Amino acid sequence: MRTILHIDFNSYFATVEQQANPRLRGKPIGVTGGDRMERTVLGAASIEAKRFGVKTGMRPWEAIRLCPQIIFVQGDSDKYLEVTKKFLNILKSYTPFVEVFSIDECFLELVKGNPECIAKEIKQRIRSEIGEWISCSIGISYNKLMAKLAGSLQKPDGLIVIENQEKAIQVLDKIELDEICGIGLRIQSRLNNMGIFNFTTLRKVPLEILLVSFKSYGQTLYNMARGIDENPIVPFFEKVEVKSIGHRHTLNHDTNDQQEIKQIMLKLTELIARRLRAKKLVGKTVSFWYRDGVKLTHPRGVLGSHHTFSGGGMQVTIAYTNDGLEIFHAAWRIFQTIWSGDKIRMVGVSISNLRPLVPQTLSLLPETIRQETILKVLDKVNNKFGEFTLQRATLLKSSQIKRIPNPFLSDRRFKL
DNA sequence: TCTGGGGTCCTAGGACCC
DNA sequence: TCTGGGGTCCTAGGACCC
Repeated sequence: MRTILHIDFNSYFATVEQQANPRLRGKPIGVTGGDRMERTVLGAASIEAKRFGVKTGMRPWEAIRLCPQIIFVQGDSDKYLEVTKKFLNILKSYTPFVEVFSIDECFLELVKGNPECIAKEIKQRIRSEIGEWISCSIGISYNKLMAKLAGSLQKPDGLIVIENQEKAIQVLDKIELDEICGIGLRIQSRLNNMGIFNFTTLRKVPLEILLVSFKSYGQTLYNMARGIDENPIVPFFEKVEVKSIGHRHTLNHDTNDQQEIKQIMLKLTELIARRLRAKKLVGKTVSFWYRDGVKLTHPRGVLGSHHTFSGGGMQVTIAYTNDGLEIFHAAWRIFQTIWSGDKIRMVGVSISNLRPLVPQTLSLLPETIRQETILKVLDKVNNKFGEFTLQRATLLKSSQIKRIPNPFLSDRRFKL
C-alpha cells in the first residue's frame, strides 16, 4: 500500500500577504485578481475574512456586504511563486516523489518514515523556515484521491489520516458528491438527475450504467465511490513542463474599438512569446477567444466553466513559433473571422502544441538570425528592468493593462 | 455593483496519408 | 466497379481544477 500526503495551504495568497506585511495580520483581507473592483473576484480571503462568510471567487462588493472592514490587497503571483519554491524545497528533503498540483498544493509519496510524524514536522518547518503565518492542511491516505479528501476535511492547519479503504468508504458516506476532486457542478447535477445524491447510492449503480451515461468517466466515478484511485504521483523531475501557455484580460470597460482590442492582444501575445522563449519552447496552435458584454442566459453555477461564455473562440495551427507578432497575427485573423461586432468584455489568447526549441542549423538565413537577435535583446532588457521596459513600437499607445504579473520578476512592493 | 486568470484532460468528426 | 484498415493531425467543445 502506498503512503500519499496531500499538502494544501490555507488561504494561501492571503496568508502570504499577511506574512509579508505585519499590518495585515489578524485582519480580514481579500486578495483581488484584477485592478478594477467592479470587474474582479477574490483570489483568496484570509481566515479572519472567512469568519464573516467571505469566500474565494466572490466579487468584492459581496465581500464588503458581509464584512465592511475588509481590506483588499492586489494579488502578486510572483510573490506567491517565491514562497511555493521555498516550501517545495522543504518537501523535497523528505522524498523525491513530490508532485506539484498547483501553486499551493502538492502530493508526496513517502517511501520511509512515520507519515504522521513527518506531516507534523513539515508543518513545523514551514512555520519556522517560511513564516509563522503560513499554515497548511495535510491529508494522509493510500492514494491521491483520498489524501486530497482527507486534507479538505479539517481546515485550517488540519491533519487527517484515512488509513484504508474501509475508513475511506465511511468518510465518503458522510460527504456530498461534489466534495471530491473530479465531481463538479455538471457531473453532480447529471448524477442527481439519475437519482444519485450521495456515494452510498452511487456505489450501488452498476458499472455498465455509469459507462453508458459518462463514457470512460463512468469508470472513474465507479472507483471514486469505492475510494479507489490508482493514479501515480508524477514527480517534478518527470513532469512535462507545460502543455499550453496563455493569457486573458478583462477590459476596464466593454469596447468595440478595434484599435483598443488590438493593443491588448499585442500585449497578451508578447507576454506569451516571452514565456515561450524563457522556457525555450515553440508552439504551433494559437487559440483566441473573447467574451462580449451580453449576459449569460443561464444562471451562475449551471454554466460554471470559463469555456462557456457568451462570445466566441477558435483555434488555428501555424508554423512553430515563439514570436509574439506571429502569434498576434494568427489571433487577429481569428478575431476578424469570428467577432460579431458586439462590445467586448474580455479577450484571451493561448498557444498549445508546444515542443522544445532545437537549434536549427539548417535555417541560418540572415533574416532569421536578425529576428532572433532582436528577440534575445528584448527579453534580456525586460527581464532585467521589468515588464514592457522595451517593447515593439506598436505597443506604445496602450495604457489598458496596468499590471500583468511578470512570470520572472519578483515584485515585493506592497500595495498598501 | 453581476463573474479574474492560469491551466489540464477527454471526445468526436473530418481531412489526409499509406 | 468505389472499397479495407491503420494511423496522424486538426478543430470544436465539454468538464474539471486551483
